[in-house]
Amino acid sequence: MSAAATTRRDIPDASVARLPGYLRALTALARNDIASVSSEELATAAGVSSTMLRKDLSHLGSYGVRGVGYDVERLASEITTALGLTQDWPVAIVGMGNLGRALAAYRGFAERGFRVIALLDGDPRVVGDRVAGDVVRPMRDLPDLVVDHGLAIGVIATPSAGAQEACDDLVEAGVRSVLNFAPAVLSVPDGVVVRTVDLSTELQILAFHGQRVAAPEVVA
Amino acid sequence: MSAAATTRRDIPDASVARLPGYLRALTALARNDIASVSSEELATAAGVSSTMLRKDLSHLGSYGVRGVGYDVERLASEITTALGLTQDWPVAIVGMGNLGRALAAYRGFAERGFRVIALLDGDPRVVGDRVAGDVVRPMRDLPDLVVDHGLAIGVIATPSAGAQEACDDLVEAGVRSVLNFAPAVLSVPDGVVVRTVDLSTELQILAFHGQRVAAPEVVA
DNA sequence: GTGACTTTGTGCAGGGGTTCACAAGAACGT
DNA sequence: ACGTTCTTGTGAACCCCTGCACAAAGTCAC
Repeated sequence: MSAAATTRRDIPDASVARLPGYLRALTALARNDIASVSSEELATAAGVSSTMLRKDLSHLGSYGVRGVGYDVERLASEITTALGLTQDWPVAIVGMGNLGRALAAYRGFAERGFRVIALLDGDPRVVGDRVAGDVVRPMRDLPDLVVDHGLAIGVIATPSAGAQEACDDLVEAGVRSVLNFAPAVLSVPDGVVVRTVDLSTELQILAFHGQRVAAPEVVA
Repeated sequence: MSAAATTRRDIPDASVARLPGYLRALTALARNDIASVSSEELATAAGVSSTMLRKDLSHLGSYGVRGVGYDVERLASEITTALGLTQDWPVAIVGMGNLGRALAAYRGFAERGFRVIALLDGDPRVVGDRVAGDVVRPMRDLPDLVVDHGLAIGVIATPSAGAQEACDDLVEAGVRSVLNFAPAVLSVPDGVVVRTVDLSTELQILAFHGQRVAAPEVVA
């Protein structure tokens, strides 16, 4: 049982990044009791081209029926499996500033199998506070969370100055997936995956495109 | 003065997306009174390869000195200009739920020239509330904000059900750059740029990579 | 002034991802 | 049973991006 029960491994990164979008669109269809969907319709709902959708799905296997389309439930199930969402993923949020508190109060996690099992902060003055009904815990609780509760994903919502330290604590405790909201470059050992989401970066990219339209210019 | 005073237009998207990172690293260097930096050092600080950094910068022009490196202040200034950050960018946040309130309280915007000039919500029961010292305004105020205050960027922090409507209101008022935090695909006319940041999507991508290491497998 | 050294800027090759075009396969009407 | 129609799955072309290798250009020591 080494390579049999596993999902396919050769899915391109760009494709993986789009699968959640497809899953979301499929879930919406299922809520409206729609049983079957064509690649064209699903692609429109997910905001991509139908060719790209089909190529992405082909990496998972052939789950469509030619001339008909895709079974909504079936395809949702396949994508769920491919993404590894059949199991629950325990999540811890580090850093109880404005953003951390907002994330702690956000209800959207549980919908998709992500369970926030702990809120932490490195500042002793914050530890013990109640946030969204939970008590804020100290960083030294991390190893136990990994061992006892299978903590797998850490969300960093600290100021950028403390992000690397928080990341190091997570990694040392055994967490191998990190979602970083601090505007900082985190260095981690091989095998640890970090995704950084930075508000300022996004706004600056928008500013670049904004000035392009603000100063229109013809080619010749 | 049509094509002269404008910055270069042929910067690849992938390159533009990295410029904010370079700018952040340069700002940190300037804070430490470092006047000059090599591509190798700056690349490390920004988490990219030195070759890629130099290629990215070459799209802006030749602002380095061979054998020496880059002048920190000068390069920061050039990137600032290229991104269009010499001017202030008025921002409005739509949707005063948990995330919207956290964004409103976030202090990181002003640091980089983004000024939050209004908080809005479509729900009359929320309009008039005080959030982070500002009064929440109704959506119908949008056109005036664009005309009177040059509102250019809209941040959508509504539930996904209301995201498209909020987006339509923004676009109709004249906003052409949108940062969307709702898990939804927004359709907009040509000339409007939307960037979507979705927590669930990010977590699901991490889950995919997490299961890869959870079920290790050798090639042969 | 000259040679050794350092670092930038870039032509070129390689790879990954997207799009195109079309073959393969399934349902349906007659 | 057969042709028409529809839709998926995929080989191939194309394009953008990244990494390599190296020439160009500057500094420094003497």
